[in-house]
Amino acid sequence: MQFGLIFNCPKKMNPFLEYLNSIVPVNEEVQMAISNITVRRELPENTLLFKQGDICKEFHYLEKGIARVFYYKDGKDVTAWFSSEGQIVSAIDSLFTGQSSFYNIQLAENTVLWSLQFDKIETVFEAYPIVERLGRLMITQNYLLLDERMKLFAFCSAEERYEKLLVQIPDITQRVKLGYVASYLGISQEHLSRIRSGLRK
Amino acid sequence: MQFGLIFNCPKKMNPFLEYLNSIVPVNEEVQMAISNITVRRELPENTLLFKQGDICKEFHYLEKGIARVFYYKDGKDVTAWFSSEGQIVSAIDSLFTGQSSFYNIQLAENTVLWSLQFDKIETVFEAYPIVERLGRLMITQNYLLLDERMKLFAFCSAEERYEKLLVQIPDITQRVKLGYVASYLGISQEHLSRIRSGLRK
DNA sequence: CGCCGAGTTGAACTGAATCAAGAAACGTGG
DNA sequence: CCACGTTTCTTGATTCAGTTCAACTCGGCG
Repeated sequence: MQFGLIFNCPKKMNPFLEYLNSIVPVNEEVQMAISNITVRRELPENTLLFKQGDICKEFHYLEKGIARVFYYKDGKDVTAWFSSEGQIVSAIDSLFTGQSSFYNIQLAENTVLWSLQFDKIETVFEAYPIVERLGRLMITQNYLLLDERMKLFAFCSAEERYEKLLVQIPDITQRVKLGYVASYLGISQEHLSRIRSGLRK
Repeated sequence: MQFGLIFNCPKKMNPFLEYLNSIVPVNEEVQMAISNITVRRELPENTLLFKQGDICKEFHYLEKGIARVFYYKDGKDVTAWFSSEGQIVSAIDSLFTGQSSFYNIQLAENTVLWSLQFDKIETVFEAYPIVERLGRLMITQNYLLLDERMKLFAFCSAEERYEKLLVQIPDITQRVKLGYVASYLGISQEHLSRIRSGLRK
């Protein structure tokens, strides 16, 4: 116990580097190179981190808080994705193509995040091939998440989709508005409300 | 005209290399390395290229024909993806994770394809970082395709989804059974049949 | 010719959307 | 600290897209 305290207290690692390391272990030198192009930021609820139509040149690791990726469909706000603590968020359609993005990103809580400029990481890609691999594995991970979500739509009823979301982010309905959750699930807010009142019994 | 014939006939480039080059131009040496681990195959209609539960270690470029990625949901055959000429097909969930796959792959026509063993390409990744980038861009391309499909489900009615599929593969209903197309669109065969008879008028 | 698989059509049913109204929660100024 | 307006959530009634089950048609083929 005492030892635990001694070892844990003084050095607080950049949690974004920890995240990267969990994907591909990288050596000290590369860690330094990445650390140098990483910025920690604390941002308040409702910050619009990224706006539709812009070209996205950075991605973010969430240390704390929750981000919502959304777009407008016939003027209505539709949620495409939630990212919470320990996850990455970005306008990935733009980031990896250089085209303007379809998505907005909004912070749904006071948030602590680590941002990484993509044009700077490109230079690290050149210098350290291992980082190229990191990019490949990151996009792969995102692909698999999207694949899961696709299967969920193909397979499951609205109620099942809601239940699976609750497994991922149990307190989601306390953290973001119900309408945002509903559009993420692909259903109307009224229907989600009814599902919830059904589950309560 | 005469010149066209003269130049086109004798040298037929590996079209899979052309495809790779369109993603990232690679030099002769790397082309050779890839060419050495690529196999051309002609396979008949209904070949089961890959079976659910197996671990997928290769991917395929389709020179001719059409492949169908599918799974079983409550014993019923459900199409997850169609790939046709000029596209890649693989059990991508397994290929990039090493886990067993959820998907089957079936050839819906007599098909010419170029197959590439993934464990062999890994060694090329080590030797040539550019190929690592190729992998990253390929998975990125697939991510964006899946993103499109996801949007289609979130956005569009069954009829709109069918119309957009017809833009991609206009003769799809002549090439595969109607039920396969229906499950890809996430609707019943009967409903697709009704949509089609509606469009005819 | 008769069968068989694929596609179509009809009728009843269901999950979920929409529209409309009411209840709760929330924030702000007095 | 309460009264008010605003926003969010719930509930009810109606409508609609799409499903299911069952019967029928059509074309190919042994």
